[in-house]
Amino acid sequence: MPANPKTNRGPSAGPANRRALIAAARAVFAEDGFSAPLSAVARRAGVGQGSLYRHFPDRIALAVAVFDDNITDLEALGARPDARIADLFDQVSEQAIGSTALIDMITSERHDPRAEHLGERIAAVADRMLARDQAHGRIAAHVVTDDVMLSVAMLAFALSQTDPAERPAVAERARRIFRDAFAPRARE
Amino acid sequence: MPANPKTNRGPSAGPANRRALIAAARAVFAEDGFSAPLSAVARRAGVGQGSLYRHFPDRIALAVAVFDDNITDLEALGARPDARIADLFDQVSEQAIGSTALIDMITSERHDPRAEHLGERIAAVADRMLARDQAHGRIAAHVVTDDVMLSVAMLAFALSQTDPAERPAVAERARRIFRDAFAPRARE
Amino acid sequence: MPANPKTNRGPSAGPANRRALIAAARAVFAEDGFSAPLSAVARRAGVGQGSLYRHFPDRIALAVAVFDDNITDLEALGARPDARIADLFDQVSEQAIGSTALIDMITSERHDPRAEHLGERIAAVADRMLARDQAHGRIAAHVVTDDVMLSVAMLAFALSQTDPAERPAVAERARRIFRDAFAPRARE
Amino acid sequence: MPANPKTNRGPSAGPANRRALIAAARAVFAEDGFSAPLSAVARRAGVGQGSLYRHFPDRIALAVAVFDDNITDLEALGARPDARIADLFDQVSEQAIGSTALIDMITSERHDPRAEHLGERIAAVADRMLARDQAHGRIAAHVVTDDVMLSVAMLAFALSQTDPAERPAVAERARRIFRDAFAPRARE
DNA sequence: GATGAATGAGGGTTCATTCAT
DNA sequence: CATGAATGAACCCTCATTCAT
Repeated sequence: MPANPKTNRGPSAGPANRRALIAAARAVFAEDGFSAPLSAVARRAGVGQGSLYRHFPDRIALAVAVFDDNITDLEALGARPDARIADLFDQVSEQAIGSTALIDMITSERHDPRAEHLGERIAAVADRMLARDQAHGRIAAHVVTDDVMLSVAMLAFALSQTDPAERPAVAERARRIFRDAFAPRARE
Repeated sequence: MPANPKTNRGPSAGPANRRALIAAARAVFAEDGFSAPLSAVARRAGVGQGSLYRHFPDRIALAVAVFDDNITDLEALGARPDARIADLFDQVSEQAIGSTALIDMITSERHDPRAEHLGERIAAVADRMLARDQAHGRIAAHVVTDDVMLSVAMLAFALSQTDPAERPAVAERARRIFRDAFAPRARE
Repeated sequence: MPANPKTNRGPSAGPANRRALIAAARAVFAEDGFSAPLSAVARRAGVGQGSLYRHFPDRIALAVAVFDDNITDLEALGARPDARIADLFDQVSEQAIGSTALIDMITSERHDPRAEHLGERIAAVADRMLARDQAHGRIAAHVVTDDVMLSVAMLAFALSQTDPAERPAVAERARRIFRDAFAPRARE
Repeated sequence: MPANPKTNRGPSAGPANRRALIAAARAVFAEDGFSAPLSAVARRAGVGQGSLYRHFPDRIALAVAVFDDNITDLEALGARPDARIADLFDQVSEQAIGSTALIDMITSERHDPRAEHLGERIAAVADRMLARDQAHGRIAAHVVTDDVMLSVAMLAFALSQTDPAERPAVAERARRIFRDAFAPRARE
């Protein structure tokens, strides 16, 4: 028999709790990865387990809420007429950890339609940037969106496995590799 | 109440148990990843949990024993005069899952000296191959061992995150990316 | 922060909510049994949890409201001059699942006066039918109301434990058993 | 990181714990029904949750262990040359509560082969008794094993829903009903 | 030394019940 | 009066790790 509430701040706390949960999840996912315990999220948000499940029935729902902002940022980037694939890599590098959990989610839950959808939104951005880059001759013609997506995933992974202090160097190295890989060849 | 030892083969089983544990761990890590339950390893080896902990005080000790063979194979490969970086990528791709656990271990336990040491041995192989490839002009001069190591890790990661059916395609894609990235430039 | 009531239809919705709750509870109890979560009832009724508790302070109060209709139907049946015990069994069999929850409630909450009262109403119906049947020599003289009530409860139980596909067969079997048990004996 | 053992009585406690678990389960199932929390069983046995799961990977495995004795008793009864169906009902009545949980398990888990097997063992006993009774003209020829099994299940249910004080009366009533239902008719 | 059992914390999830608005 | 969110206890199950024999 449950029911021994200490502080019921009432429904007005709803939206605030939701925001707190998203913020907590963002932090927890960043620190401990996408598979961090959800109880840690609730605890950090200062919210009961039940409330977490009310707002987000499962891990993916929570992740979608967390990452939606990231993707929206990315889409905004893609909408800028001067955006390049290089900017995509920049963005991923900058968001380093957040992106890592995002990518982890997209790949580990790849059979969930919601995760799939996020992946598609990223792919759409990449696609657009890629077309523009190729139109300007900045990227080799044979490169396809899947190449870019795979590279982004690998970049995110590499950063996730790197100590924060070394991340800039690793990001730089990886981005150079991909830049070289995608650069138009002299003979092309 | 008298003791009732059923199948205690006694101390003589020591080395045999050790081998059985390593073989079991290899299989378990391959099937369920580096963080598979150790109890599964003991069960599969037909050995008590206690014996597992006696032989291998922690997960890393066990992993080191498992992966030592893999690395030895790799070193053998590196010792062959005709070995190329491309072979390294081939080997990683072929071992797909096994290497995945290896890479997972090396990166997730990167602060453990034992894991570090395994990484260094791989790096030594890569270093040797790279030097040879560069001497033959098969790899651009600016490429360094860290580039190769990062690429190998990323390749292994990509494969680990891919459904088995799609692995060949992803391996092909990733290797092409790295091949292009490391290819000597016309202007070089 | 101003209040932001979205769809609070206000006090006027009182009776409508009550009816919605009863209908929802009937459906939920039928689908998931008497111990289905009350939250499911509120959700299905499109009503807040709080309102549910206001109208029905506990599970039994809700169940009583739900089953009152069933019993009323039964009483109507009992009032018909041609009604027989066999019809009672028919009715129970037909309501299969619904009755199952009813019986479940009456027996599991047998110490609650409200549940008791429902039981008594059913017993009154059975009593009346039995008297008529015995007057016509259709039921053995030694049979008493408690025999009928026990049989009804056992019938409902049997149906509740049976896969839907097999219910007709089980109902048939059980009713035959009770018919034989209650039939007047040659020697009587 | 678990591991803060207070008292490790060692492997020798294994069989004792197993027995304690079975005894505890028997008591808990008897008091709170087949769906009582397993944690209560572990607690009552004075054993960690983990040990419970080690001995009995799931609720059914535990129940099988608990009820095996009951069924063995029943089979012993069936093997006696003078055993009758009436004795089966007696036995069920006497074991009242234990039988209740048994029947509950067999019906609620009817798709699990282990539960099915227990059911079949009971049916075999019933079958044998029934044949004998019919050979002696003590039971009507048209009665089949399924009739008996259904009756036993209904009897067990009725007892489970009855307060201990009233059980003898209810048992008597139910047994009389079934006796009448199965009695050979004068016209047969 | 090997064995295999024990332990208990931890994470996921569900739900009855309360309460500010 | 209605709303709908909050709470937290309880259950299930899994594992890392220890220890008597």
